[in-house]
Amino acid sequence: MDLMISTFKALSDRNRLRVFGALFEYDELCACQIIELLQVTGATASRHMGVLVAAGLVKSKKDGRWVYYRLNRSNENLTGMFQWLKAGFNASIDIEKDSIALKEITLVSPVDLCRKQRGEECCPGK
Amino acid sequence: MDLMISTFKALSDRNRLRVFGALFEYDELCACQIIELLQVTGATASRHMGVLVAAGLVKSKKDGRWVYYRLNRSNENLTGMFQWLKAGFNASIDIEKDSIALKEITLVSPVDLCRKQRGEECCPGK
DNA sequence: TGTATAATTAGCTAAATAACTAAGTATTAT
DNA sequence: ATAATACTTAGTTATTTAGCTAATTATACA
Repeated sequence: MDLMISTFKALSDRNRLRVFGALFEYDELCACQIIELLQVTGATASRHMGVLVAAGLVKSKKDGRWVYYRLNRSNENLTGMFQWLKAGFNASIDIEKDSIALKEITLVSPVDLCRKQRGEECCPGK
Repeated sequence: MDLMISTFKALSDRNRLRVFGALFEYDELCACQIIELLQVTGATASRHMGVLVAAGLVKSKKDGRWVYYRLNRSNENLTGMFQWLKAGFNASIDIEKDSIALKEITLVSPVDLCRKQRGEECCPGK
């Protein structure tokens, strides 16, 4: 039952649900893209992702300094939950708004996104 | 999305999950039976049931001084969630323990159960 | 080798929540 | 009518949690 509780706890936060919706759409996102989507500090985003990973809902992959996240589709017990979530997201206006924001976010590379996040010009010359 | 969040929040508490498991098995339970199962005060049980009802997961029916609860199976959006929960409960040792306790609890009538709860002998003469 | 940087961890604060006791409400029984 | 009773609501306290800033870790680059 602890597993069920941690699953529900992980999913009962708005920002974490938004990340989940984004990962349904984009398959893989890096930490800086999640920061940009949620408009929170890196620390906050990191902690949220930690909760999702600890609950086994999301997988993380480290690549140098970068960390990429994707849904953990290998856990069979979760497929039913994933379906239920996806159906819910399809009827969600919040997710729709995020979807529009994500189009912008994924337009530039993570490198340029991080540059922007630390206050530098994104793409000098443009 | 608020609806999803309230659903997850309602289900991310151990005691509420236990009630849910019990309602899968017993279809209908009165407040005093839930109090007995959870071993909490009436006030605490009442608030937990309030959360489940507010989230649309459970229906309550008042009959005189008594209140009966059952799962809200009329909401189609929840059937997937209910299935997922049921599968989870089937593999849960906690629910198994509750199941044994519930056998005892439902053996006596709610009237006798309440008598016991206020410290009187349950069935004088027995 | 030292500096910059992406992400995480530690420590703090404010808000949410689960538990309790006590008071209140609605219904039944005497 | 009065008392008892099944449940709910109000008010309090302790715990959890989401957010922040600051410090730390691990990696890349000059």
